[in-house]
Amino acid sequence: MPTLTIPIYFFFLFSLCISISPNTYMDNRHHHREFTFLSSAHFLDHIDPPSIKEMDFFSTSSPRDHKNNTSSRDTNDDHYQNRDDQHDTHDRHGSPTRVIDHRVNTGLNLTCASAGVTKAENGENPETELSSLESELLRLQEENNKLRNVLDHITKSYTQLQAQLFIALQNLPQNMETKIVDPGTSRKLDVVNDASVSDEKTDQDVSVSRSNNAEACPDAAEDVLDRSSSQSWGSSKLEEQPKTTAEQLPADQIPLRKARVSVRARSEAPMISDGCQWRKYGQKMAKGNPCPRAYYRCTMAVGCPVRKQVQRSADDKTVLITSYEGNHNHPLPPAATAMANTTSAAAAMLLSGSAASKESLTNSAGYYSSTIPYASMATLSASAPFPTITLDLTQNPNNAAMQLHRVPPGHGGATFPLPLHAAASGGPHLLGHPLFFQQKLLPPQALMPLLQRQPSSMVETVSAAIASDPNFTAALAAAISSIIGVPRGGNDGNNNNSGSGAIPGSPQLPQSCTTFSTN
DNA sequence: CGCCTTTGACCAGCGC
DNA sequence: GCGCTGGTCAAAGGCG
Repeated sequence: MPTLTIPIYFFFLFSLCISISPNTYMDNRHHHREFTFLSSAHFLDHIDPPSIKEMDFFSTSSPRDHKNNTSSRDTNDDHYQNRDDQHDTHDRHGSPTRVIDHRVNTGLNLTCASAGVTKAENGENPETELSSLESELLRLQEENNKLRNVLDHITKSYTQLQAQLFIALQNLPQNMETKIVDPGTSRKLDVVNDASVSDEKTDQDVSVSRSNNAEACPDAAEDVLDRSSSQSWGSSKLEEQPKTTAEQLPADQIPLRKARVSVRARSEAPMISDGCQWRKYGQKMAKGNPCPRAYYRCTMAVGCPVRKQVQRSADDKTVLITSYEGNHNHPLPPAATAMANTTSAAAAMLLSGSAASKESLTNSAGYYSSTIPYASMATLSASAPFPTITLDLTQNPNNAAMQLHRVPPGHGGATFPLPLHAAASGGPHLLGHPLFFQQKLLPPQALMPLLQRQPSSMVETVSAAIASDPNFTAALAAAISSIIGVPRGGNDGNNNNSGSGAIPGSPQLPQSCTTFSTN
């Protein structure tokens, strides 16, 4: 899980900006630029100021040589050029009115610095333009420094998360740890241990370690999840253990073998498209529900442990409840990545809080309360055989957005509130595919047309839903402002790998995230 | 022919 | 121990 958190965080930001209305978040090219820094694999190429190319920019650029200007700019910013058609069209056409926009538009109406100035308006001379470009360069350097600070902050949060995870795991009874992990999962514990070791490293080391883990071991990010979820599908292994193993443990420390991420959405379709290929392997009538429950397994790879259940709500048959278990062991198509991230991260959150004790669950709930702004309630319910985190896309935003269901013996029905709110300290961060976790529950009227669109994609649905929620803008603004301290922009549309397809061997890690460094 | 769905059988966990 | 329930298996049949 730790290896997943930072990438997911940025993935969240990227996803947000993909999802959010262009009018609100993507109306400025600097907005693109800054998040391109974050999202691009060239991040490091641009963060070291000033580069040779930048120097060439000054040495060769003629104030009236728009071709050179364009070329130079493209050299520096080519990674976002294509995503900035509006501005670059001017460039490519050699328009003399190309805007040299000094605004730092965050997309959140947090504008600062000087207003845009055009060459035509100024009738500038070479010295003026040179000065202007120099000032812009300085500004960009400052931005880079600020971005570094942001990275430092995030990395520290990541480190803290690792520490908390390690502490939580240490709270596990030793024998339980031994019994849970079969030989095939020993590597997974190593990952956890690596995470703990990395706590002692510098932020830079942490970052590098994270990246290496993600790249060298595509499943590393899921390994912690696999410890429970994948094993859960091989539950027979666990069940082969002496029954006294669980009985000997305090009720609230019994290892949870399964974590389920349930998505409630309104849909008339028999199944919500989530980008994966599923094969139906069973159907049962569940007690208390006149609608049958269908069982699907992922068929995108042999042996993929991911399965899902689809069932209509007994209360409202327009509500389709899709429950996911397990983690994919194969690359995912772009359309499926977000959902996979969501379920994995949700399970991670759930398990990290439930793997140890009730106390740790409470603690983790408190911790996640700082990371999941819109989750509102954790419920200990006897209605679920194993912990289920429900992402409810059907309810009113004033109601519970996400619920934790956990069934420790003897705790059925107990409920404790989780005052989940946007974290001033961390903002929208870390665990979970924030596209879902960070979202505010949208009004049904906003969701209905989206969810009823057929065929529907869950990713598209939620993205559109987020985009349609004006309150989310304010929440995002507050969250980002709290962690960045200065206005920041949105992204360029690093569209969840949609442009380049799934990341081979790293289906759940945004490619860009493997390039982060705190250097 | 291969893939998929359907559906009854089977198994395990759990409560009484 | 028995029955209920959830989950999975696998044979049979449908479909392109």
